[in-house]
Amino acid sequence: MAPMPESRPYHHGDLRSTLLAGAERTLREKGAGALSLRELAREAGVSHAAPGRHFKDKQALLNALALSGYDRLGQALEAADDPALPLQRRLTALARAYLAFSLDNPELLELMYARKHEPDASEQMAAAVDRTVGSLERVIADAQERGEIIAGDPQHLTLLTGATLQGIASFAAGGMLPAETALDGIEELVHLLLHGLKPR
Amino acid sequence: MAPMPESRPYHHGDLRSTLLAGAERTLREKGAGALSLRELAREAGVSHAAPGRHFKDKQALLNALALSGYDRLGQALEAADDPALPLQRRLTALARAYLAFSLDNPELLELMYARKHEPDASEQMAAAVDRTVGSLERVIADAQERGEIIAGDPQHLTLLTGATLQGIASFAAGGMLPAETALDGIEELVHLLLHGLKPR
DNA sequence: ACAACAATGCTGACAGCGTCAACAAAGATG
DNA sequence: CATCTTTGTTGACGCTGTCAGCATTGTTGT
Repeated sequence: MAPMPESRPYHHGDLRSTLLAGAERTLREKGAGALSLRELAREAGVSHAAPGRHFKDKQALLNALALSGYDRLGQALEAADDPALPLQRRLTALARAYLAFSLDNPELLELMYARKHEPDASEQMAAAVDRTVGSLERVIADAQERGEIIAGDPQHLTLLTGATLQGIASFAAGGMLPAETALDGIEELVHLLLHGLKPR
Repeated sequence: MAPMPESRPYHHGDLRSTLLAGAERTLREKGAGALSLRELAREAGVSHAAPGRHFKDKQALLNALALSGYDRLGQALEAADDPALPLQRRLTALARAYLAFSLDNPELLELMYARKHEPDASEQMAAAVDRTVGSLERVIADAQERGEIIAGDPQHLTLLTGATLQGIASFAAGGMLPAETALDGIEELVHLLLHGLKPR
């Protein structure tokens, strides 16, 4: 337990990433409200004002966090999308990936969606969102071309699908729907989405 | 502009409601992050610690705010539900009411859904949620009895429908979907929900 | 009527926070 | 090797939520 003077080099070397990593850990463990720049600085072994060099604002840190969230979500979705699959299974895989991400990172997801697009950095953010939605849009568009899905503005259809996913994910992440129930129900959910509520 | 000593009675008389009202105004105008107990106290013309008598915590105030949100949302939904309407129009009316509320109170909605169910006051909260979801569940159940909707666990179906609504509302409230577009698209959205994405 | 009590206010203090300005060390550049 | 830039440090400021102790008012039981 010796303090271990440690004689850190004056320059941390990788403070920015360290801060982001710490922030994400705190976010996951204690929620967004418990995030403090000073605390992060302490954990990184650096003075209380050091974070200011890398993030002008607390908000700037949160933005960066959200951005990296979109990045990882986008990757997860792209990795989960297999264009060779038949429509229903393809959609199911995508939905499962989205839900899994939401359950793994509920606080991060909240951060990502709570974004009030203040003009700064909104550009990157918008691009990230587009990329995230891209996977879904591609599936819809493909299916439409093959006639597996009704005609209509693909953006509208993507919106409906995305909204449903987002809704379920938000329910599950918020705890008003047990994780297992949500995951188990995915198949049925996609089926309903495709076939509708009315009897055929 | 005289300070007008005003000689307020020592007891404010209705501080609790005044605080809640002020909080909601701030919430609507400047967002949840800008909410400060001390500022609210100043606006109400009381000392900085007075709010503590009515809300043990800042969180307690937020909970109360969310609770009243559920109340009003529930009322709006119940008022919008006309059991005499045919299914599709009935659902559309409900969806429109939900969306309208979300667009009117985006920050409040965020608060309501960001609820981490800490054991305290979660009881009231859960009841409020149930009441809110009730309207929707009733529509689904009614339609099922009449055979206008496929069989299956009504809770599942309600969940799908509710999730879709919540998703759209969250998109719209978050600004990634213009309000007008969302409102105009409701009819189509309900249609898609009922008939599914696949061609018939 | 009045004493006791509960409810609701006030003041003052505390630690923690984000942010800024002024200064210092280390790297990078020419 | 001198100079400039980047990235640290320290110290201060005003703000916040919360608490303890005290004051005033309203209510209740006798």
